[in-house]
Amino acid sequence: MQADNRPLRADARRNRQRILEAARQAFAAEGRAVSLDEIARRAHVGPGTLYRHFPTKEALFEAIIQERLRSLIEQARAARTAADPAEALFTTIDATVADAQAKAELIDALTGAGIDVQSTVAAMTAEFRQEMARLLTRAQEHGTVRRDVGIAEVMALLGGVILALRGRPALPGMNPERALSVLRDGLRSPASAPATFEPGVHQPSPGQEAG
Amino acid sequence: MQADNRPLRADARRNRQRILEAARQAFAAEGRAVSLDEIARRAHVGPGTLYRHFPTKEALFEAIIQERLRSLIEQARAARTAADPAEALFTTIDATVADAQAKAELIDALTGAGIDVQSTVAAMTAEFRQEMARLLTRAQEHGTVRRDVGIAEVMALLGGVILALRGRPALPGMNPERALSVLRDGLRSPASAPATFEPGVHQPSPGQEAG
Amino acid sequence: MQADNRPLRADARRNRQRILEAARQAFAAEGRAVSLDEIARRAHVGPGTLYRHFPTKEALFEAIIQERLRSLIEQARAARTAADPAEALFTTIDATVADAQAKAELIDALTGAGIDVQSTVAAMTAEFRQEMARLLTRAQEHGTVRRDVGIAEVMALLGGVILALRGRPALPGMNPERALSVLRDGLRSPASAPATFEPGVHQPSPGQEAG
Amino acid sequence: MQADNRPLRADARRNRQRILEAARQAFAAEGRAVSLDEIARRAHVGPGTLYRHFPTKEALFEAIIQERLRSLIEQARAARTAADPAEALFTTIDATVADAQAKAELIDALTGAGIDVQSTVAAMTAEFRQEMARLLTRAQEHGTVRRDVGIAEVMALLGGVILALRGRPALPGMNPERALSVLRDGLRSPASAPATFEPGVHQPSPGQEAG
DNA sequence: GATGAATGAGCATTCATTCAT
DNA sequence: AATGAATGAATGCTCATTCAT
Repeated sequence: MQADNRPLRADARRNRQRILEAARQAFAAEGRAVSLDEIARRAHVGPGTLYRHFPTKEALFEAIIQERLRSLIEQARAARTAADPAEALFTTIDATVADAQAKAELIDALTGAGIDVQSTVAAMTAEFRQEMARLLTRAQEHGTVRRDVGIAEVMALLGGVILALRGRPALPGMNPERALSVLRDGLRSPASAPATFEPGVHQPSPGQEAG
Repeated sequence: MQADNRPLRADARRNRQRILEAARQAFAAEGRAVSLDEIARRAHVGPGTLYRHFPTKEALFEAIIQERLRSLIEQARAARTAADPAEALFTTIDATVADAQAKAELIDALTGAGIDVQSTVAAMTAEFRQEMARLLTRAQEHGTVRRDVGIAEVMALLGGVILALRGRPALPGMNPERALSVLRDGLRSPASAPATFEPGVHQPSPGQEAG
Repeated sequence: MQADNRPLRADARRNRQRILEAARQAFAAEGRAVSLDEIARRAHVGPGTLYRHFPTKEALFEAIIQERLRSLIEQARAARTAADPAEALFTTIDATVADAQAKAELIDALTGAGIDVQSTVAAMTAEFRQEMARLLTRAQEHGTVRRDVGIAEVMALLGGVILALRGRPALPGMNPERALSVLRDGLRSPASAPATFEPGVHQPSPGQEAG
Repeated sequence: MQADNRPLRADARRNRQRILEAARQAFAAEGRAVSLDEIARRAHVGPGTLYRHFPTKEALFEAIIQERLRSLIEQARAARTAADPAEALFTTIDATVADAQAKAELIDALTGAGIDVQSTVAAMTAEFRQEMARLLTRAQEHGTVRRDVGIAEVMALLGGVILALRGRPALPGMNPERALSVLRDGLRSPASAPATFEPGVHQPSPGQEAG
């Protein structure tokens, strides 16, 4: 009998890692639609083992999301003390996008696709949101970010950009940096100089341009 | 299945319309996850009939997307002759968002969620994209829209905003207009006055604001 | 589209019968523990077909029980007008035992093993019980059946005898008639002559008798 | 596994007892349907340990049944020397019922639900049966119990009453004493006065009585 | 000898697709 | 041409049994 917090046995830990890794990849590639059997197969593990570690598909999904969200929250929290509030906000947005790119499951989480909202994930998403809200408020008080947008819009646009980055087929010619700069400049106060707009740098998206 | 081009029998045409209407509603409500039986039931039609008109779930899905894209393309094309190029672009963006909001299937299409892309849909998406590119180029030549973004980024952001609007549970306090205004202002040339930024209007998003 | 009460198509009816027959046999042999796949296999039918006809294991189970209970109810109702009330009761008891013998599923139903009680089966069981109660009351008023037992005890004993008959391995030397005669004589009023007790007939159960 | 007869180590013996106790409770509550993991958990023991002591679910089940049967056999054997043979039989019947009530697993055993019968349990059941047969014979020779029933019928009826007592949902209004009195009176010789029939005591079963 | 993790066949159920009527 | 029944592979999950630690 186990007194509840003993560390996992070696093989269990190994399997747990394998499952998580397989799930990470699978969810990243397909979103929450992958079958558990598929994940088990990728992890070289029986479905029962998977079940032992994560009693529900939802549980596994949440575990994956949680690690990701936890790291995003850390970053946001760290940015709270940065000297330039606007830069702090923008940097965190950039980091989030970079992290989430190509991770279908995070998108599913941020956009709430089919999530049972009582979950830990909901709580962590809220926590992330709140950290972001703090950054936003600070930047607004500092005068560098326009005051007429709230955290809801920022998160929506952020989720949107992330999702857009994953469009399959990848939108040809799409440059995440440039997309983000639009978001950043749109958020800036008219007073403050647009830091990211650099007309010279323009490198037109290939294909489909108008004739 | 009909290889030649004989016009459809009257009842066949009626059924096709019913199926499309039912599918439109069903996909709009649930995304591509709805079962074909469900759609057939809503259309008051047997699944066999559905199959006769659309040999694959994908085929039906595409048909729906196509009509929607066709209408968006029309709008974009119409805007091409408008007096103010920037306004033409922005208006079309607004229209797209308005149209797509609450239509889960369009989001699935624009974001490419699980789509086999050899299809007509890909072609029409490209066409839509090209119309938008024309609007963008015109606005950039007119000087009202920054020159360092390409159509790829605009489409990405657009898709993103649309998706964000459908987040379930709906992001609390999210105001589509305000989110779009960020996108618009981010796209504007620094020279041109920001038309949508109205500091006084600010109505903060409820909940989760930083303390 | 079907206006709901059209008769079943020929093949559907045939399959439905095959499924019911297979289920009857399977449930009779194993009780509610048989797997649906097993039943489908016996019926030479895909699991999906089974599902189409009975959306739940419970639904199939209930269908089987219902036909059986319906017939028992008929019998009990018919006996209501018999000349000798005690004989009416006893005869119906006999018939029930004869019908239920070797039908594990009826036992499951009568003993309520794992039944969701809101069901039609519960209602029909109650109806059967009520018919039996009528027979009992009549026999008691007539003076031939002792007045200190209620329908609850009669049904319990009845279910018990039925179950006992199914003991696997079949209890060696067990004679249903003789077991029933004990039940009958136990139910009789002391005044009325025991009709079933016939000392001469005694045929001792083989095996295990004391030495 | 231990092939010789070395006494068990202290902890092994303790674990064995814990497992048996947990299994007793679990089987009593749910019948043979409980999972072994559940039993192991209740016993504060790993499933592997359980397996070491009982190589099969069936083996554990049998062990439980055996202890119960052993005690019933004792009782029957003790009753063999009682002054009044009929009373000895009836008392033992009563005791059996009392013991078995609410012990789902004994019922499963007595009714043979899904049992592979090569087992020790079969032997002990036979032994119990033989003790009961002795009581029956003695009572018949004494003239107080009718001679046309054998031990097979008595055991069948006995198992039946036990099972009836456990009907879930419990048969409403069912009074075990009254049910047993029917069994007793049915067994009595016509000559001997019915000891248990007491017309005045009648307390009708609630519900469902005929109108 | 104890532990609890691993296994994998099995279960009820779903649904895109095919086919008899 | 329409219908709706049939199909069967697949899904998420369970659990008796086996095995590494």
